[in-house]
Amino acid sequence: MDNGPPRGTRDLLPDSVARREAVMAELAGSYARFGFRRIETPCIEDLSRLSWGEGGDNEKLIYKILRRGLDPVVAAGIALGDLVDLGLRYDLTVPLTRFYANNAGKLPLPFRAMQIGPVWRAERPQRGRFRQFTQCDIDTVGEPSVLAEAELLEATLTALGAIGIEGVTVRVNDRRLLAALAAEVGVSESALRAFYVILDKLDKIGWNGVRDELVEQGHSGAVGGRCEQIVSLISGAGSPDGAIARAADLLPGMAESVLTELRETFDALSRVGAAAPPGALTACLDTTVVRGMGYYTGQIFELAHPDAPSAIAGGGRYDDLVGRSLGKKVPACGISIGFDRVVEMARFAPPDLGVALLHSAEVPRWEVLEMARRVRLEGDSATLVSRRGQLKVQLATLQSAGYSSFVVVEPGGVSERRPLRG
RNA sequence: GUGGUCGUAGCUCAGUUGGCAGAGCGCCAGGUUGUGGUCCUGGAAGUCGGGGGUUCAAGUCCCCUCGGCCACCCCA
Repeated sequence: MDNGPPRGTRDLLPDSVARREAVMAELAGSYARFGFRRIETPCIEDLSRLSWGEGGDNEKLIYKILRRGLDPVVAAGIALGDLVDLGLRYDLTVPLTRFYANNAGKLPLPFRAMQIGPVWRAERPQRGRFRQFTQCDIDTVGEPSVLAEAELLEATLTALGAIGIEGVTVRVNDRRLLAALAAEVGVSESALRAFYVILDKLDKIGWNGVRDELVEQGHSGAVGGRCEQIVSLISGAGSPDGAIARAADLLPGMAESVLTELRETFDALSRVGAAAPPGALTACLDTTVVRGMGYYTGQIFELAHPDAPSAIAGGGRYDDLVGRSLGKKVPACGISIGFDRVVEMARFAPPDLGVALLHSAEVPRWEVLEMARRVRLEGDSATLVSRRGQLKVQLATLQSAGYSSFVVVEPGGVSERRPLRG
């Protein structure tokens, strides 16, 4: 009998949970100091809300839930839509927009939300990639200016710093810049999505691969070449400001406001970097950052770290998403930390398990319980441990398990409470 | 969803052309020690991921299936 959890999910042992809780508390504490308030939404949502047509692939990844009360045997030819009506959320952003639309009247403007919770995607699992995983999300709803982006990035970098993660690279791009690039090289509106996906793969397949795939998609050979020319010139500028200046020259179709906002974001990042330890933060304009979710409308971000194989955080502006639920356009922006990807990288002090009360079987049980009670009344943790084997071996085991002190209770009496030391 | 690769004790892994299921560590017991990982002796423990097939005989060969890892796809 296989007692393992379902594929792509994990059991978490006490030490893992202790680490996760401690890291989570640090992140949440950091976010709270920026004014983000924690909310919770259900794990399930109406399927129609989760699969509103954005990205056919994403819909396939949703875990769908059968309607209640179906007959044990369903008729042949019945449509899937008649069998399922709910689904497990695949991110925290879509539920947030429903939450906001439902509660807008009780929320301040702008509303800064923090969410920490599990999401599900029915992907093929790999290391660092699960079917159930945890996101740490912060979002600002109702702030149209780039103040939201600057604040979200600073909060995320501060939170990562609080758990000891430094040397982060912030890759910034803008969906409007991407659209201007596509227009400039002659990619039609309908081919936009596929064009973005190919561009996103540049760091994996190189320019040769990008050109090949563009041709495969039916673009002329000139598209790839022109694309490479523009992207290389921008990324070769050496500084974000230089990159923005070149982007302005090369992509005349882009609105001035896009450039201004990018400058503001980089200015904010450089100020954050100046206040942080040297090397803790680098930022660049990377015109190949795309982000998978289709709902982004403005600046988009991906945070990379040399120790992480893939992005540790990502996000961006999604000004049209709340409007789908609320019926009235409300600007919004958010960033999500991939909790499962940063938790192992985080600085972590194991919790103190307190006092181990080593008792032999000869000691009356009530006496041991009484002792433990007294320890707990003093505010410490106490755990009853049966005395067995060699004392020195048992003490060493307890020490490495996380206990900080011990008491030996024997029929002859009770020892002093002594510290366990390495 | 597609392709590759692996799956033997709690853990890390050996296991030859198919021929009695193994080691180290850990765990348990006893001795030594007697308030800090000593040493010695002994012990428990595996339907060899699961199912089917070939064979006198399968951990080993074949098929299916489940799971891990890797590359796609996509993403945090």
